Amino acid sequence: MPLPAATTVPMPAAPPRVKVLLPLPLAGAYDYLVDDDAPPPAPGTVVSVPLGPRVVAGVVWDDDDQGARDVDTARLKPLAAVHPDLPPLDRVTRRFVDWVASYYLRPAGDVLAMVLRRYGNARPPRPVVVHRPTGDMPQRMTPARRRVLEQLDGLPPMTAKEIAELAGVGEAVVRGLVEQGALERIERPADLPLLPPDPDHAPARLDMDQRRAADTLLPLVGAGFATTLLEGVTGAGKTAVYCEAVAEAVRQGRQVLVLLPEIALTRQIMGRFTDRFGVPPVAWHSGLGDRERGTNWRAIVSGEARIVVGARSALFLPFPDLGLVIVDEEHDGSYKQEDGLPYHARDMAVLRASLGQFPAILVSATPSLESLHNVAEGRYAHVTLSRRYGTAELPEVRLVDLRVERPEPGRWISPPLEAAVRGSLAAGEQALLFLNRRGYAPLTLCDACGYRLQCPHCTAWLVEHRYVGRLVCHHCGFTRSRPNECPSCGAEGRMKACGPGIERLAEEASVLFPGARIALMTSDLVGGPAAAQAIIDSMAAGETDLLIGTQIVAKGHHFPGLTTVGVVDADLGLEGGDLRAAERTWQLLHQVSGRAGRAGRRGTALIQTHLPEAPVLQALAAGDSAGFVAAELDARRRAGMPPHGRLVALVVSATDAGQARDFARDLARRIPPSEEFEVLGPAPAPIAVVRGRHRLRFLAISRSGRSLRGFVSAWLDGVRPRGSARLSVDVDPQNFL
DNA sequence: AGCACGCCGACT
DNA sequence: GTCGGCGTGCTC
Repeated sequence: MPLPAATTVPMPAAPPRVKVLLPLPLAGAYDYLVDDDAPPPAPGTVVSVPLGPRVVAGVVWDDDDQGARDVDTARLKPLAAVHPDLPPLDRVTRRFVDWVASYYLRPAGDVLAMVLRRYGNARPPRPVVVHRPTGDMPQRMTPARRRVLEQLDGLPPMTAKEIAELAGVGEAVVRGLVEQGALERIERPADLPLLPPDPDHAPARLDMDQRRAADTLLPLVGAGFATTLLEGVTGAGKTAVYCEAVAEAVRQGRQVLVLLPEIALTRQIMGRFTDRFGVPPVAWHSGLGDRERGTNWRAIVSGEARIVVGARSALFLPFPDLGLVIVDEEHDGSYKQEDGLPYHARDMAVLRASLGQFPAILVSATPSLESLHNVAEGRYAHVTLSRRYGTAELPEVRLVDLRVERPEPGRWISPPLEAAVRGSLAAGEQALLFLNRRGYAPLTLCDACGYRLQCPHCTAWLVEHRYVGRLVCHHCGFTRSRPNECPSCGAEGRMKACGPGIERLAEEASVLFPGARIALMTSDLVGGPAAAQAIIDSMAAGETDLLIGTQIVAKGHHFPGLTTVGVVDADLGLEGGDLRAAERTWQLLHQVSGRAGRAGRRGTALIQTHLPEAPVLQALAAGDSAGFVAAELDARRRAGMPPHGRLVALVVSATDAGQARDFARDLARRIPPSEEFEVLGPAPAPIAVVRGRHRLRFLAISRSGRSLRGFVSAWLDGVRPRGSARLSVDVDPQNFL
């Protein structure tokens, strides 16, 4: 049958084009011409394109607006190259990039840059050279040569470096054996095949409570998107429970991502997974070496890696078949990336799960109020583990009123805390003191004239670090030596350290508890993560009697001999009027308290405070978590603050105070009128000057909880900072600096 | 992000 | 008279 004539008249064929997203802060994807005869590269394909005078790599993006062809064909350039050998970005990853960009009001290219950052690892490196015994003996045998050959017996071929390390000889010995024909050099692919995890390798014995929790999680795997909050006190066996969900995803042949807030935790979790599944999971964090990172990247992106344990950046890897994401310690503040593109890995994990139609499990002993709110609103399911595994009891929490139980002047450990620590040490048990203040003293002043040593670039005091012998600004890193004479009045020897830092607390402890083996643990420890791990190990092994640390000690470590925990200053988090202060204090204290007496003995947590009547501390002392959460959620709702309301913080900064003010005024004039949304500011940011930049802050508030996205993007449309002025936009700000 | 274009200070 | 500073703007 002849077709109607109109449909047979061909329209003048528009030259075929594709959209290409580039890893640059451009407004959107750009159009490029493709060959007429070849099929156009599919969305997700990695390509190279000309951009101005250079060629850059990008990804073919989905052409969702077929009609919108705003760029004139005459201006289009053809693709420079297509890279079918490079792993393409799957649809879920592409949608994820679009959503993250839209949520955080950033160009999609900035998000793509995070996904593409490790694409340099795509091509496997050249094979490594390994050595295998030939069976021949060298013409001249030496003790070193004999040791190498004996050690190598029965082991797989290794590199010269590995052999040298194993046998305790130099690499020259290995070379000598090769020359003499006793070893032969063979090539081995850089990436060895991974053994698949066995979901039934060593299933944990679950108690009834854990079984019930696992039975709730298991059917979710493979059944589409759902978010579940798994809550249970420290030691309740949350890991064993979520491992059952991991096992189920592995059975179904899907990839699993387990997110952890920091690298220090990966090691012990890797161990747990190795025990459970027979092989170690694949790690992804900033501490990996180049070679290992490359190998792991290829395993993840090819889909060979089934279980990945990683830090927040792992969320942006192009997993081809992700089927479950777990966010352990979901309340932890370090999931919020603060610099570069600020994003919250917990929230983005849930987003990725919803786009990929797979479950997300958030895990914590002290869930964030955001997650508890989502539970209350019915968006998340809630699974709780109430009982402790085994026989250990929760610690007794005692508040020490510092107004009554005063430490001696210049000291910070009160008599009750001193007595409790002494008691533990005398019984051969361990104690832990927590103070979230790095350095020796937070302030140095001249007691002749009152002059205080301040950072020249920031509105902040210089913190004395006595171990390194410098005064340091914690905001910009500025350092100077400790002056003997006052820079203001010239008085000699009158500079006095004020207030406690962790180093000073350690000094006090060594006076109070002579003979105790004391270890100091801070985030800025010289020696890095390895040194920190050594301290943790020493504490866990009972080789340390008293551990003194900042935030870093409160992160889920297991210390069987620990019976006394002292929180030296619980008021630190309550001051400052910051939104999450009460919540953070609650989580921190709960977490720290959870350290005491995990195995067997009942522990004690002593909390030093000037405000023992604060509801947070009262609830904690009473062990009333539910009461605290209900009161805090109610207070936040009445104030229109998160998690009921929403916030976007905008910080204007410039090297010149006038420029910052002018730009802020310009922004203030542009605030769109709105019944629903409110903008506070411009006000000087809490730290008004950082790194020599003057800062002013706006806070956009949605008390109803409706998204501020449209409002803020309309506000900022067409805004361009002038001169040294910069604008940073922080959606869902966590800290208010 | 790069890279070019463009308009004001010290140099072969 | 030129070289070069980085402010401004563009890249399909």
